[in-house]
Amino acid sequence: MTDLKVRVDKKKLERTAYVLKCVAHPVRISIIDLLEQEEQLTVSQLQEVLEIEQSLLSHHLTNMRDKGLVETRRQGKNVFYFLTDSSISNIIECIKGCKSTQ
Amino acid sequence: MTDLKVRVDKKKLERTAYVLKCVAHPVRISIIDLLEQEEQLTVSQLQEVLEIEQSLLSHHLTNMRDKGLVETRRQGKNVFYFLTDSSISNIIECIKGCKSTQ
DNA sequence: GGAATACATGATCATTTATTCATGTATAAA
DNA sequence: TTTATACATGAATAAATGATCATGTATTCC
Repeated sequence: MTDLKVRVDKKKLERTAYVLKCVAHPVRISIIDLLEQEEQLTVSQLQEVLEIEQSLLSHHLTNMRDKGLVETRRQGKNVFYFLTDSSISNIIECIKGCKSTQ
Repeated sequence: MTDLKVRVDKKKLERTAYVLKCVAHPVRISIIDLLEQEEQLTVSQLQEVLEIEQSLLSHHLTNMRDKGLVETRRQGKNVFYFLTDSSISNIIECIKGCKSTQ
């Protein structure tokens, strides 16, 4: 017990929580799931599947972008969103397999 | 594009977000990390390592318990906390390994 | 250049979450 | 049976997050 300690330093801990918090929303999890299937999608395409208001979706996407979860590429009128790191989707697999979510 | 859809049903999506939200906090991530090292720990033991107020820690633990992340076992004056499913720590590994958190 | 399409942003309000403080309860020990 | 220890709970407040609405900007097409 004596030398028990948290094995993650404070900065990393905070960053991890910060990113996790962003993942922790039904809409944003859905976006990750969709971008895992499609590589890149426009806002309109996402909107069509998710059936939420354009501005709300845009806020979610901006949020995810700020946290580094997704990146964008403009092509004409469209903006494509794609996952920065596809390994993010492991989280979802991970959670889905967890007792707590069954 | 036509038959693109979210591969997780709404209920599961919400449950997943709910649990993830609980994980997404520096203190609670720390608790998970500690319980991965020690199997079971009392509130006092956790408090000693985490150096936070007893009542705050208790609130966090109750929160985690409500979401099914931890369970408890009383032994005399002490209450031991332990992870319901140790695979929860995969999530943290997962996030820690992600570009977004580096 | 002006309209239309695709997306972003900012303000506002409601809700949720985090922290603190004071107090309550269970067990054990004197 | 009082006292101490270990932990939980509730109320209050502060801060973060989520949703909506109105408006702004970039690009294309006419």
